[in-house]
Amino acid sequence: MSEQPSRRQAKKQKKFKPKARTPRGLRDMAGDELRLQNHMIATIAQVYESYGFGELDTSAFEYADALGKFLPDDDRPNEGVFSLEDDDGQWMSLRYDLTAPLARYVAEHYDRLPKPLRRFQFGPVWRNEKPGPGRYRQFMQIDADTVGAANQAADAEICMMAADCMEALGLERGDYVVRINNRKIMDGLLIAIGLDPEAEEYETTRLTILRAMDKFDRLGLDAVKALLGEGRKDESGDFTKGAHLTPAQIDKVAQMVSIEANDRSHALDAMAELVGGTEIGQQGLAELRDMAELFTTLGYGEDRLAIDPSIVRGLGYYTGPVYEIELTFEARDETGELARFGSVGGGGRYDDLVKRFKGIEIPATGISIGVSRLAAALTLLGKAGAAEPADLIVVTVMDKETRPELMALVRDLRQQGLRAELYMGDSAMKAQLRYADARGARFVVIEGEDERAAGEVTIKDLQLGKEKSAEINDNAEWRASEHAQQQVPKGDLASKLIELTS
RNA sequence: GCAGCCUUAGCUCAGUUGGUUAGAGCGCUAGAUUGUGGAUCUAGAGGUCCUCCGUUCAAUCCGGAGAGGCUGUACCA
Repeated sequence: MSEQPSRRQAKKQKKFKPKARTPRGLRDMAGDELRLQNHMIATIAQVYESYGFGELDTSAFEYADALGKFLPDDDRPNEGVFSLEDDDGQWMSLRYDLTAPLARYVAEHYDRLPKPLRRFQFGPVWRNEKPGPGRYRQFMQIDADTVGAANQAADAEICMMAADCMEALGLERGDYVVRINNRKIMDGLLIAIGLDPEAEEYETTRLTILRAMDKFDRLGLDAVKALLGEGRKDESGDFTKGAHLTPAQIDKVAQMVSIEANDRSHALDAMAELVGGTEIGQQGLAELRDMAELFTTLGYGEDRLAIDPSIVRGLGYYTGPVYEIELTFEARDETGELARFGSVGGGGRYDDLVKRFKGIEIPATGISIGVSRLAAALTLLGKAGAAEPADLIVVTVMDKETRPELMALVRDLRQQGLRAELYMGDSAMKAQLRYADARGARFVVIEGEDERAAGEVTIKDLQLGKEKSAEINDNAEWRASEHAQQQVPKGDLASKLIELTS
């Protein structure tokens, strides 16, 4: 280093203040938003519990090999996951969903668990990918799974429970729909159009086709056709390569995604024609028919549970029925933009997941609901009715020597069932009022010299005062006004507050 | 991941043809108006001008690289 540090160096040495900010794609949650999230979790958990599911909590970290990766064509292995190396050299990763930890848990404790196992779990999951508006790298999921049941009653039950959850949260019938498909039908379709499952490039082609079908909802039929053929160029000029199917093959796949989903039996018939006589396709159809029959028997209509051949639901590990919960209403957000919410959760049957650990096939089916997006939707719908906490009472401190007595006063208020706190700062009266206002307090209790001499306290109603102040422009008038307050004998404070609160 | 645009105070933004001490509004903190949230007045705090490297006597400004943000797209277990 030179004798005379440059200005840049001098500047650099001056301060080393860290910048206070949340990491990219992560966020803090407080107040109404947090209360809503807790309320939603409690509501959904109650539905899950009423179906007999029992709660499980697992660690945020899992060994990386236990989480595994499920996309065979993934050209970026191990991306999307937060990982770190433990001091024993083993790699651990933050869970990216709650299903992989469940598979590990089942495999680890298989012998002592009741089968079928019905467990629900909620908690944050982490994904190391590009965040976007309303899309974070940590978010809350709440899952329910049945492990060890191979029949379609287990799948059907989960779909019906998903519908029940939406209504428990206050959504009206028609504001949501659970769309259901079956992986086996799609595999049957691919065989029916002449693809060879033994061919080397089959997996890649299959994924490309499934991805294309998945986009039907968002991009429409023409885009799907382009993606099935040569590929598609989007508005930014970016090119997505296609599946290179023949026009005849494209036509069949297009027919499949275009099937109207309004009527379950018609949808099933139309699907049956397209999968032809393929064994796997027939199997998938039979499974869907079983489910549809249960829906009808139990009175779950087409408006709540629909068969939809364009549902693909991820690509990794699903082996049978797949389903997605979709919000069907539109609403305007703060900026007046039309917001569509689309999928808020989904799931399906994954019969191979535990096999990775145990070597034996253990059938499983389950659902995952994303709490954050649902919360945003409920807020815009005005259905975010999480219970408000009780009215807050802030007791101000006029003379610091009286603090012990005032603490006893707020303790007495609390013992009477009121929500009360003593101002814990050291600032003057005005700041204490501002504090109460910022906290959203309903009442302020003041005991100054005058009151103490009279054995009284002043109760100030901040809500009332705010309404009054709207009509006052002049400062003198403001000062002369009563400030929406009253004086009561100190002994009557609790009962008076209870009276005012109710 | 790819493409385009962007980055100066907590927020919204000025500004410097490269030159001593970088500004406004709002917000925040405190004081005044008898001991009361609004209004008014006064004062104050708050800045690595995104980061690093280079060019220069001198860089917030010019050049290069990188990071972060926004939008679209891809991926989404």
